Amino acid sequence: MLGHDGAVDACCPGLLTAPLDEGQAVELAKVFKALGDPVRLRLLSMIASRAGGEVCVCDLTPAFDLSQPTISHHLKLLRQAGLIDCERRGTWVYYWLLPQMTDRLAGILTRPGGEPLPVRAEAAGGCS
Amino acid sequence: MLGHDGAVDACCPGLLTAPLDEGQAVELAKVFKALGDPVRLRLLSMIASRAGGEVCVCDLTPAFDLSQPTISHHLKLLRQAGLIDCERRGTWVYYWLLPQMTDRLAGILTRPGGEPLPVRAEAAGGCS
DNA sequence: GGACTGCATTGAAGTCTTTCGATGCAAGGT
DNA sequence: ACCTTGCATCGAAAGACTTCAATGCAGTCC
Repeated sequence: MLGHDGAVDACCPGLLTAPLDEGQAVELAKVFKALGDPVRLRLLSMIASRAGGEVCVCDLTPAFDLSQPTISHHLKLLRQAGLIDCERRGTWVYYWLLPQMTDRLAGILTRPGGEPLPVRAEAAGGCS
Repeated sequence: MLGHDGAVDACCPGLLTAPLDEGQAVELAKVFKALGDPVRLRLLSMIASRAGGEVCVCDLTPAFDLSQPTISHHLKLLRQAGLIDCERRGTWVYYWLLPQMTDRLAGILTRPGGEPLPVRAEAAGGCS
């Protein structure tokens, strides 16, 4: 029940268990980079937390003090990262979360053992 | 069993369950941005996966085709993001993972329901 | 003390990001 | 057919990031 790689994610060793090779690091970094912006994080959370599972762009754009092209650009980056997808329906475009990617990231950031890793609190001032 | 904030993380609503406010998004984005670089991801994984829990900088630097100041800079960013910490011991400096932060991220990226979110695979071509 | 090693900091060059106004294109209404 | 609305794309400008050589500082060894 604990000494195997499990069904969590066959493709990704786990980041915290073994050193990432160059290729894996480049791939993963693209996704984390997409999450590394406050506007994109808010967009993603607005899309992911929507009751029906999808959001119209017309509901996203007015929630920010940013121009419409800027929001469109951020949505494109989230889509290229594999975090969301979209579809045009008549006049409007709807976005929804791709939970495969967030699940994968959550797995990658999860330690195998759960809690039992030594948490060091001393030397909190840094080392310079 | 479902209409409460839960014990997962008192500080962070969850990203996928409710829209993030500006302040939370800015805070979170700093951490994800730190992870949004292949070199830093590899550094983090080398530190986190180390048996003894800590790594000497002298073991990290030669693993990259980058100058020593560049590695030092990336380590500083990871430390400022709260992902690692370090301590000087004699001549050498040792770094270790702060699992609180990766645990927090994993929790933030984990959906409350687990699997039962509708996964849409159609319209995979995009919407432009 | 003086020389040496390990690592952090500084300052500068090149590149990538974020943002905008302007424009283009698709769909709906008159 | 024309005009209007919703959203994507196209440059361009400002700022942030990555990287390096040069330098500084702490600790060790002679």
